[in-house]
Amino acid sequence: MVKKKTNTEQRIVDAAKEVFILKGHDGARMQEIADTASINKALLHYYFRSKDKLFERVFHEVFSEAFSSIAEVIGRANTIEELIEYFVSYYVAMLKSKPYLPNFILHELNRNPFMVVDLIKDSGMDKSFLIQLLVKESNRKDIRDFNPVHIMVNILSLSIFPFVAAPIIKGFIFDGNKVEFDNFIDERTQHITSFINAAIFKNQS
Amino acid sequence: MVKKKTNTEQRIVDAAKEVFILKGHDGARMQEIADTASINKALLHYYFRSKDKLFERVFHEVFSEAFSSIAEVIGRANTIEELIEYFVSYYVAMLKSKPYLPNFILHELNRNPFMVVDLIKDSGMDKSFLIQLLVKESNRKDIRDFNPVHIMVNILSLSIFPFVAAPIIKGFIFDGNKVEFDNFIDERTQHITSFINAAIFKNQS
DNA sequence: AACTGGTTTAACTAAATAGTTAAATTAAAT
DNA sequence: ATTTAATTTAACTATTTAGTTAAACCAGTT
Repeated sequence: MVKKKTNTEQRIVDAAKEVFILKGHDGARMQEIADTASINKALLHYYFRSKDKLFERVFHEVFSEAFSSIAEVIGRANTIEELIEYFVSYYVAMLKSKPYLPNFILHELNRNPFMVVDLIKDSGMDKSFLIQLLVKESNRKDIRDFNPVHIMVNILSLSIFPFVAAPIIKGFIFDGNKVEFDNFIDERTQHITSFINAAIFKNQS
Repeated sequence: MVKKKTNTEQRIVDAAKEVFILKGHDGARMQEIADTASINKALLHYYFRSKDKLFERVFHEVFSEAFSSIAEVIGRANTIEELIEYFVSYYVAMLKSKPYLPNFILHELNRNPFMVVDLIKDSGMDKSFLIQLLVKESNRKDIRDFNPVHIMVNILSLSIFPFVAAPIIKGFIFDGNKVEFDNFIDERTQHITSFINAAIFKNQS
């Protein structure tokens, strides 16, 4: 055979991703991962020596789905308007296609906070650039006097939280109506940007 | 003896709460719960027949910590200003003393979405009252034209998300400095209310 | 044809873990 | 003093699960 390797290996990682996301690290079973990948447990351990090694691989892949492009997206911003627009539109669009990301990462954040924070620090996100931009922009005359750190946390909260709490919003607010919920998510980018802009800019009528 | 029961029973529930919150349902061990409560496993099963029964009890207690008073708090609001102020100040203060609540409930929300949503529906939170208030208020001339559902989700997001992502904010933004983080949380109520007010009210300079 | 490495089969080990059991102990209530 | 219920001790069962092993199989490669 030779070089089905890449194929099978990725099939295992994909299956593991599916199961780990659904059941969490502790709830996931190696047998279920093997079944999902349509292979046997022996081969699973042939590729990944242990559950932890496999989980680590999965986590790194999922993590980079969430953080790989964000540094670059943020780096393009020259004004706070651009920062808000780029950040929100990128994140909401990304989470719309990968809604499992926040819960998976937040769950691991509980199990292993330092590891996750270290990964974020290594992700290339330039904190000082961000702070610098926000501080500079907060001196503009047309902008209200808010603490830039709170503004940053607000942008994150408004973009990410609806996905974290999706089942509640869908179930409680929209009575389980998927169409209405999807519609709500579709409106979200536009709403957040105008909501934040209304908050931070003076004299907008 | 007679009626140390209440005592021991609550000690078990408290220990279980601690362990379940730290390790999650699947990561928690009955032995560790027994150790934490300073009793033995036999007694643990004497009080609670199974892990699931114990977890259910813990979850209901934790859940009502989060949702028991909120209906009443919201019910007192006559205007959107009051709604924002009451809701944010209540929630941020509560989460400051019980920062584990969101992650615990959100984790169970993944394992068991319908159960959690049903509990919320039964919690006495009056959705139609809320909608009614928000819709009525959104007709005010001094208020910008936003979809009330988004406003409600924004209030929730801004209040709750910082606690969900606390390790990231503390670790990444504040470089692990606990004092700065606590200070950030202390500013939060005030910031959120003025941020939201700035967003929804017209002509505020 | 012999070799190689991916793959299967199937039985196995070792450890962890939820839950059980039964007998002994303790201390309060009658 | 006897009874009763809470509690401990300690050994036990049954099950689940991660991980192993060894032999056989299969399909390209040399």
